[in-house]
Amino acid sequence: MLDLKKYGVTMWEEEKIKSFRKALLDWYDANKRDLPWRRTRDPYAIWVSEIMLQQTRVDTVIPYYERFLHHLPTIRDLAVAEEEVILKLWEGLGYYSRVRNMQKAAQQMVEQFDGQFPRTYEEIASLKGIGPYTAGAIASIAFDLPEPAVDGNVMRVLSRLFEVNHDIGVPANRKIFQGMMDILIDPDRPGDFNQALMDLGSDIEAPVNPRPEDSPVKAFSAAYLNGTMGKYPIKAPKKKPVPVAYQGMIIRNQHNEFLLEKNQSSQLLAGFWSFPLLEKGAVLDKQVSLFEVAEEPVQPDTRQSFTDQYGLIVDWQDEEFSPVQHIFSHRKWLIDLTEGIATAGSLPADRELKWVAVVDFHSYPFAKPQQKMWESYLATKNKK
DNA sequence: TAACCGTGGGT
DNA sequence: TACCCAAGGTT
Repeated sequence: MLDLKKYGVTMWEEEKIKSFRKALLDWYDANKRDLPWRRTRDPYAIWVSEIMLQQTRVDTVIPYYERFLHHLPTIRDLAVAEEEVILKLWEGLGYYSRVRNMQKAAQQMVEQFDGQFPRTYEEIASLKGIGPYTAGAIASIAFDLPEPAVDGNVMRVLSRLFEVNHDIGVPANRKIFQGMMDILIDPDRPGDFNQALMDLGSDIEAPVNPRPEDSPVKAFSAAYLNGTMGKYPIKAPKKKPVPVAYQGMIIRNQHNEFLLEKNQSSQLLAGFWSFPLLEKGAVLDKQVSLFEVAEEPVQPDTRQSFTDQYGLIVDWQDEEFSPVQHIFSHRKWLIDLTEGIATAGSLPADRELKWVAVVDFHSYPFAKPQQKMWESYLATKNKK
């Protein structure tokens, strides 16, 4: 048992804990949202929802959740699905390693658990892509096990309830909140208790513009009672994404097919298809703007580099396209576009390249930057 | 531990 | 525009 006092947290007496559970669950019973994954006890479906909800909003998830279960209704369906199928089902959701790991976990379940979802916390946590939060969520929601599910919402709510003076963004501090939840969690309704805290944290106790007056547990909240709501949770600011400039190559051949390349597993957006991208230079200075990137003319050595790497003789066009910007969590891409018509040459064997007609684009997984590149290209072409 | 890994919504 | 944020996990 974690010594909470060591971290400046004074846990409540047993009577207060029971009173808190009742206040929270009564509120949840009256106010819980009617979400698709709350209409099932199928651990597979609950798992799908939990993975999709990682760092992703409920409204975004709902249509993806329905479509995913429609196409892959069981663990075994997921285990044997083609990579391009699962990527298409996840296309647009982001953090694509989530669905790759889900497939690995499904294969684990087929091999180790006879295709059944495991029913203990330890076994659930042994699955690829399932960390302590998700293991606790599935264990409590699908199997009624008294396991905490400590996510960002729970840490924020607990920070305010107990005035926790530890940064919730520091992984090592997670154990503090886990220790608090080990004591607080309702042993009779662990799944509802966990979900109630998350519902509370996602709306009334939101990170921005919270409405603490509306909280069903404001009488329990040290921060509310002491007027220190603005101080909690303690969290260090995030780092800015690093800007990188690319030359995007929209290359077509004489059959009006476009050159696409599959990103390798070590690359960002692994498994997705892209128009060739050549890095324009070293990491840019923070001050450089997208406008400046676009103003810079395509360098002859960039074109030569393309020919060297892709083995194509290209008739470069001088049409201008709007540059593309895309911001990831940790990187900011600035893409200048240029068009070329391949007239001769042969593609290298050490890259995954294909000539693809526009009518076949829909069967290739395309991430957002590539969609933006295509939209920019079409926008100029359609003006004529 | 800190970096990596997407995208869209809100202010 | 710029910045913050979202039911995290892996390496």
